[in-house]
Amino acid sequence: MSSRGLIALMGRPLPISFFDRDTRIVARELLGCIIVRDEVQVRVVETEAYFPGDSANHAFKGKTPRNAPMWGPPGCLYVYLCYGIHTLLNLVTEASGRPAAVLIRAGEVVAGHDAVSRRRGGRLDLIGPGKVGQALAMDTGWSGRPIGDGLSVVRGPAPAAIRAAPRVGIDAADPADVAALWRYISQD
DNA sequence: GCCAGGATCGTCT
DNA sequence: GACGATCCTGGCG
Repeated sequence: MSSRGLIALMGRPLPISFFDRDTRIVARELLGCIIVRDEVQVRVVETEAYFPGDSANHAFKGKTPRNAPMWGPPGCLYVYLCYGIHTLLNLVTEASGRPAAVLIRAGEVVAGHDAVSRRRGGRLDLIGPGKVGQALAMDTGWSGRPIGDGLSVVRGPAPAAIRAAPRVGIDAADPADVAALWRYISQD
C-alpha cells in the first residue's frame, strides 16, 4: 500500500479482513494501532503471535470452554485470567476453525490518562500484558465479543522499525516454538 | 539495581 | 489438586 493510502486509513477501525490473515503478519501490523475503550486509548507497542500448530498456543491441546473464542471468527476478543490475577487481552486472527490470536503485551497510553491512573494505582506504564488488561478494564466477560462492541481498534502510525524476539513466559513442549521469534516490539 | 517470593483463582487433569 | 502467555513488593547489596 502507498504511504498516502496508509495515511488515509489512519484513525479508521480495522476491518475484519485485517485479522483474517496469517497471525504473524497481523501481530506485526498491529504495532502502532490504537485500542479504544471508552475514553481510554492505548497504542500497541508489543505483541505476540499464537497460531495453529504452535505448541505454546493455549489451543494446542484442543478446544475448551476457555479457549473456544480462538476458534471463532477473526476480529473477536479472547480474554483470559492468568495466575488468578491478571486479565490478558488477545485479538483473534485467521479464519474460523483455525485457533489463533495475537496477545497484546505492551502499550502506551495516548488518551484517558486519568482513568488508567485510577485503575493502575497511579502508574501509567503498560509494559506487560496484565497491565494492558488492567488499563483497559478487561475481564473474562469480554472473551468472545467482537471488536467494535465496546472496544475497538483503529489504525495508527506504524513504528519506525520492528524488532522480533522470542516470546515471554511460555513453556512449550517444542523448544523450536519457545525459541521462535514470534514476539514483535515497536522501535520508535 | 537485582532477585526471590507471594498473591490469587479459573481451568483442566 | 496443580498450575499458569504475570505483577508487585520487600530485602539485600
